[in-house]
Amino acid sequence: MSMDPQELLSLCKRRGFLWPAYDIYGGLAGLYDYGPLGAALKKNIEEHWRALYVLGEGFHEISCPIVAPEAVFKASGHTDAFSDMYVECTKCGETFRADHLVTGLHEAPASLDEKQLGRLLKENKVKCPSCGGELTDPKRFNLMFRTSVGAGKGKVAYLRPETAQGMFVNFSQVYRFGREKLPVGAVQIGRAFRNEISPRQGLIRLREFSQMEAELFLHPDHKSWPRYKDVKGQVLELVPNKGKPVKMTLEDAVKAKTIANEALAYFIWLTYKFAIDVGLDASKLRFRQHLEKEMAHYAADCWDLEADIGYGWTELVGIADRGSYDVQAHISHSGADLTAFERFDEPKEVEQQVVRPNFGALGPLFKGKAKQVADGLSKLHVGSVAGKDGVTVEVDGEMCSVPSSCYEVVLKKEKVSGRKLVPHVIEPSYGVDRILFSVLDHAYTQKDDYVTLRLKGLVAPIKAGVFPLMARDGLDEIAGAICNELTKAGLAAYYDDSGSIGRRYARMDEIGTPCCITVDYESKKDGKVTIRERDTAKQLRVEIAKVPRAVETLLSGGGLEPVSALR
RNA sequence: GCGGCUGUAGUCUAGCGGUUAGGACUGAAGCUUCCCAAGCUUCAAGCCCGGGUUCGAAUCCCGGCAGCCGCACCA
Repeated sequence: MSMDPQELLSLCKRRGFLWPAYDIYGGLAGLYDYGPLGAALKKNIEEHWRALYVLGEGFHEISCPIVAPEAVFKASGHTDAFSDMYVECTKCGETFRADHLVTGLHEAPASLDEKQLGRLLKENKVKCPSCGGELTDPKRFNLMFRTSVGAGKGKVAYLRPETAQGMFVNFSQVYRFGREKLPVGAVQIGRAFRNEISPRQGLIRLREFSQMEAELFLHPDHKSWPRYKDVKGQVLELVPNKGKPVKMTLEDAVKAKTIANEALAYFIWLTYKFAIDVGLDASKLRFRQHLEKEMAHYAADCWDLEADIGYGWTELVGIADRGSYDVQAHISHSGADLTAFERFDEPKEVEQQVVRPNFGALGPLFKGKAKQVADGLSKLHVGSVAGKDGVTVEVDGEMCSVPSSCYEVVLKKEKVSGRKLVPHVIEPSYGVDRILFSVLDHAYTQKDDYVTLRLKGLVAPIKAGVFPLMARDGLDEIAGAICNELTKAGLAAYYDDSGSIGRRYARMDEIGTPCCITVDYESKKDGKVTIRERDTAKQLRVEIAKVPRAVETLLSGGGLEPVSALR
């Protein structure tokens, strides 16, 4: 536990990072507005993520709709949550699947709605299996927001509960765009929605939130990434689901099977780099492997980046090897061919024995059904035909006896130049709002009553404060001009001439502005201004013309030393 | 969703059936050659919403909403 989250939330509200949404109407739990500083911070975090994944790793960024038809979530398994109805014991509080309690009392419990289930439970006087207490009426958990598209009854649709599905369903497009090579990656930054039962803890559990997700599609036998070799010697602290926390290199972790494969290891590393870059405190971060029971049944491996913040250890990022589950699910449900083609080094001649129907004999015998019988014959294994006088083939539920004169077993030669394969997926999934809140939490420092947000230059919403020591005698004009120059250089600057100079510094410190520029009476004589570094309160005189470069230098880290070396 | 606690300016808070609802910080305007929330003057801003009890409610009761803490949930 690092600090009281309420204090941080107060600051956020006071200074324009965050506001409870729709506050004048009493608000709505689980929704927050980002104020100007919060929106800027969020943008900076997202921008850096984009720089790493899109520019750095060559992932393809796409942007899919938030509303999606029901079929998508039937395939993904998300609608399964709707069929789960729960009852709670009024005495001991334990919860049970309602359909499980009526097994044996009804032929198809899963088909019942909550009223029918409730009646069935009452009629049969079903009590709590563990303590015998009274049960509540069945309730369904509905974690997706449901809506309908179009007029009248419309078509059932949902707000996406994650951005990932948009990338899975677009695999073929992304694959083709990437010139039909594996691995290929897609990313998406966007909003997702979950109708949480009880959202709490500020930005940690929202009903509408932002995700940055990447889907890396890989060859199932080659789960690596080109840059793995550059980072494999890096050491990370890992909390595996078996044994004690360990400090080891990525290479050792993969060799020891602590991390399932090289690609997963690489993106764990990239996640760590991202976290440090945006200013999270390394001593308050850990990678925790999902427990066996926590992991989805199809997942080969899954690691969470957790941060220690005021609420305790909190999941910020999940990095999972999802195998072929998602893509395969969409293949099965949609019938689309979401496969990659693996070309063999040399085309192979494949010889195969197949059953070939003899239409000359089938036609007169089966007339209109001949085609269907032939199809059935083609599907038979050679082994089930060999040495028999005839076989039976099912046509429209009817068994037809087919004499051996109607088919023959032949050797078929085929040239095969490759094979289709369903890609495996490694999914790094980042919760933007949680990351943003953790960045603030880790940046928050307090000395007596003086609060400083030690935000890194990369993410700070405002890069520099610019003040005239006095708002007169032309100092204000010089300061205004400097402010303009900074803005022109793409650096968000904030002009302030109200109150004492100390108060103005304090204002900037509290919102994490990395440096301040002060114009004083000397400036008019020597053309220099004071640049002050937030975290040390140290100052340096620099020429006005060099201010934008000085600020840039300071933002890139390393303090005032490199600034004084500027020429 | 259940149970407990809570709700007063932007923030923190005083109030305990009758107050012009008080303060601190912040904010705004101004004075002050002002480099670390200095000082002074002036100003702005509040009882979560809706019912009820009462001559009278920020205060008591009920409902809603929101927040916190536990339980459950977190696909």
